[in-house]
Amino acid sequence: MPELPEVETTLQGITPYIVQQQVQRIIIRESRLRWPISPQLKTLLKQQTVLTTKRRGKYLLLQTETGTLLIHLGMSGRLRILLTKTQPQKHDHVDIYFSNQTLLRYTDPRRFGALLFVPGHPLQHPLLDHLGPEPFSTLFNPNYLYAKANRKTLPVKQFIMDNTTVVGVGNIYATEVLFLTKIHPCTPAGQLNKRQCHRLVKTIQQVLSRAIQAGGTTLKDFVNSHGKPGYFQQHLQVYGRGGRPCPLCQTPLQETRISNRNTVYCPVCQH
DNA sequence: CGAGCAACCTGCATGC
DNA sequence: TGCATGCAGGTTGCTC
Repeated sequence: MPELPEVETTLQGITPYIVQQQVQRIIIRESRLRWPISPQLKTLLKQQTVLTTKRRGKYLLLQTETGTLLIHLGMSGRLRILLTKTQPQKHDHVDIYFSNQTLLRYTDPRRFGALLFVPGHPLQHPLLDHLGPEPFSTLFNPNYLYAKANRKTLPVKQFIMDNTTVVGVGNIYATEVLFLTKIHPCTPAGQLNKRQCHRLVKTIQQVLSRAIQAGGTTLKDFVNSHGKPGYFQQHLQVYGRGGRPCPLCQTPLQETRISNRNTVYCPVCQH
């Protein structure tokens, strides 16, 4: 489910319900996530008030007086705001009850996600400290990207999906961005010229912000924190459309695997 | 150091 | 209908 737009949509959805609210009760039904949820999580979080909510890459950060709850949704994770009496279903692993009768529920069939409480400043945590710039920050600019790509031989698709290059570009949006910029996904990163880096920065920002505006992309089952789906999938040009005609030139879209991820591109439009 | 890829899981589509 | 296979939105942490 989640790339950056889905995480951002989730953040915006849950924030009004939990900011300034105190955690009253935590129920952990399944602690075997990406990393086992620490037995101390309950103790550390109970009675804490959520002061602010943030996003760093695809991590959600709920900051309290003493630290930060880091939440990652992995491949299939989801957070919803519910009424307190809602019965848990299969894969509803964690419930956090707040003082205003709100229930924040974490659901994750594949259990690739994570929940951990980090005392103190979370940006120094090993999971966050190596991350590259946010796509909408001024640090992410054409000169930066060009310098970062210098002499690298890995395919540009892998390069822009690398969290140390820029955060938040997953498989769907990387595929789309490369189609829109007409760059072949296998192009060695070091061969990108300045103009292409400029287009990449601009297009990454454009695609991500449009996807956020559309409420994210619903593939199988993504719904936001209120149960509404996203609508960006209607704007997808090539992702999931291998073999079908290119929207620009009608040539059949080709499929390949880059770093074990499915990749769709137009062999004529993308160079 | 970088590159490549196995691993963590369940659900679903497909093919026999 | 049942079973095996392969694939899926992410990221870490091995080995080479």
